[in-house]
Amino acid sequence: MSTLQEEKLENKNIKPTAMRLLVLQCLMEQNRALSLNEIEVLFENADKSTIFRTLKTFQENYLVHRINDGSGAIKYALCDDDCICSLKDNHIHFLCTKCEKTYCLKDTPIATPTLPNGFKANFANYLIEGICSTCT
Amino acid sequence: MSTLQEEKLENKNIKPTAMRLLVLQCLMEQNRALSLNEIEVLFENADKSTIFRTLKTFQENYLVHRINDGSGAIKYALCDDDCICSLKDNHIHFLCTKCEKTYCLKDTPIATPTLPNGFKANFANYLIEGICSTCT
DNA sequence: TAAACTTTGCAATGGCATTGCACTCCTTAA
DNA sequence: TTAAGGAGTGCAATGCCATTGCAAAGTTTA
Ligand SMILES: [Mn+2]
Ligand SMILES: [Mn+2]
Ligand SMILES: [Zn+2]
Ligand SMILES: [Zn+2]
Repeated sequence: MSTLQEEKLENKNIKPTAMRLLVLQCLMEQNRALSLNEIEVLFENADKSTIFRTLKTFQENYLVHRINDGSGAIKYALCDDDCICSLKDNHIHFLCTKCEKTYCLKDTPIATPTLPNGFKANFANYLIEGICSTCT
Repeated sequence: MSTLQEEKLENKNIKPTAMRLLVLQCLMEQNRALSLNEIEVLFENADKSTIFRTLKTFQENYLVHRINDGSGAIKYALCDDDCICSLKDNHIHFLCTKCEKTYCLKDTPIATPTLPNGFKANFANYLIEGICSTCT
């Protein structure tokens, strides 16, 4: 009998430690991208570098993706089960300038534009800033 | 008789000091977005905080726009003459992961997607990473 | 010419990501 | 069962970059 978190970790070949289960649970509960700081505050007792390395492990195993939303701190959000963080897994991210929360808009696919001659795309980061639905 | 740089500064209501003329010239010669560090190295003798404040003044007067390309350092690029840095002045930026140079793709407009209900866009930052035409 | 304002240079400060190192915990093989 | 090796964690430091306080230098204005 294993929890949902344990299953998710095993599916991505990550050994389930106490810390990892907690961080994963935290990311699952909040339905948005979280910064290292936000996660640290939610635990209070845990060490920041441990959380950092936890998130690094998650990222290396395609459990989370990093989002640079220009807020100064990198945000982390859960990947879909079948995500391999390739160009086609990319999606738009939305930063609310009022509540500072960042959301994955997974249902809003990125239109990949035609680039000038000789330019080749490997990764896209499409960030939109504005006001989110709860802050309207 | 005034130089091109002086004209540009006056058009944006920026008093043309020696430093400002130099930084502007530098941005005009390099046809791409530059970081504070890159500009500082090009001058060698000038002080970093002075360049920082110069760029801040430029930005406040819509002479340059800031670009967060995820490289860790903010890049600065010249605006078009009629730019007021609004949503429709936004354009795609391209970071070459080989030469680390960032380019404005002003001819590649950003398609603004339809956002979920209640979300309102005020600013967009569409960054594409890949290989540029000279590094191919 | 002197006061007022602007620009510049230098030296902090502060935030965040990242890492070295030692300690603890867990797994494994004799 | 136990000792050795490896993985995970906590703490303290480091490094990079943006930003600011303050005083000196330069410029404008009355
Ligand atoms: Mn996302
Ligand atoms: Mn640009
Ligand atoms: Zn909001
Ligand atoms: Zn290149």
